[in-house]
Amino acid sequence: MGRSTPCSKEDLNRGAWTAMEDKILTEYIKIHGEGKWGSLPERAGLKRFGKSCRLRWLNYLKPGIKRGNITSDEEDLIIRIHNLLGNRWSLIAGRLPGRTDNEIKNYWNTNILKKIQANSLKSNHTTSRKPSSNQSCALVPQQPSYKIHNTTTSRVVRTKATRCTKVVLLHQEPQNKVVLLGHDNEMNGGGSTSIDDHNHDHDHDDHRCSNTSEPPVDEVPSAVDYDHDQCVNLNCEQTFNDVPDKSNSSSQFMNVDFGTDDQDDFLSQFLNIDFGFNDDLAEKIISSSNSKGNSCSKSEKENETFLFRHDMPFDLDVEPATDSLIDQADDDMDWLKGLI
DNA sequence: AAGATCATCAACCGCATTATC
DNA sequence: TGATAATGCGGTTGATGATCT
Repeated sequence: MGRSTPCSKEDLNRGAWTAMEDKILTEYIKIHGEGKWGSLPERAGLKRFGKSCRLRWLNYLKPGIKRGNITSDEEDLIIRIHNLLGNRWSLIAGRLPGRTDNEIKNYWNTNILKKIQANSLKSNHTTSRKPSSNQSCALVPQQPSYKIHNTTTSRVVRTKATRCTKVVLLHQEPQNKVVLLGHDNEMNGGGSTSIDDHNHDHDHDDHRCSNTSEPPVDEVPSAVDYDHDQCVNLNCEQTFNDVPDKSNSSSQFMNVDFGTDDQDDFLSQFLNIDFGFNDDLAEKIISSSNSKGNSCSKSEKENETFLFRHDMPFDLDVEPATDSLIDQADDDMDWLKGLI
């Protein structure tokens, strides 16, 4: 595949950006807009890779970017979404307005992961026996399953690097199933279960899905490395259903069943908030939301509910929606309190 | 006070997908 | 249809400041 390369690496600045470079880039983009990153450095007079310019803009210079001070609510959401999606930082960031994938990734690796590992060590140390389901609800902190777990007892489902451009809710049976639509389905299933393996798997990727071939029958498309017992605790033992109809084209979609309880309803709804709308879609969503009290929108042409799209412009103030969902989630966040 | 170690995070790198010709 | 350019993503690296010995 093509990869942009500079004429001479030696001519390019590397490392930290200077205030002057930031100013040049900001002013240039204000005038000419984003895009054409490959030629931007030359046009703007910057001695940087186009990719570097893009990263600098998206992560630091773009208006609306929040830096630091990740709140406990945001942290809660990161954990919850990561529990479902794995290291899909851009998707996670997309649910947290103003946050970037890079920041969330760094925050995860430097803060959350440690808490989880410490918690896991503590729980492993104090409880070597497996609690009954009743006990688990009452005594065991309900936490995501990021702990390094035994390969024989956990189920790992992961996807190939695929981009999903939208998510739909099927109106047919099975209910409460969210389908990520995409362009290809090079999804990997089963296999390694450790988070370490997960982190080193370059084949898992973002919200890109495939529609060119069918996933193997025994592969459950997802990127979530989850511990079955913990999932029982979370009442989402049905989280990852097998592809319902493997002979149908719908089997090429990423199917995620968030279960039926309130917690998963919340997460399903939150994950499907679109933080950038085109006008038509926004109208549909808003009208649907008004009538149903949620953010789902039913497509008129297809019997599907389009919930978010990868390529939508990010031009709406969505903090109220996020805040409202955070409030809504407060009541079912107890499992996190044992974790943090 | 100084060197060693640790923690953080901005930036880089490689690779994948999509767009365009 | 294939080649190439453009873009995006996630993992990793390295610079820097903080803390420890």
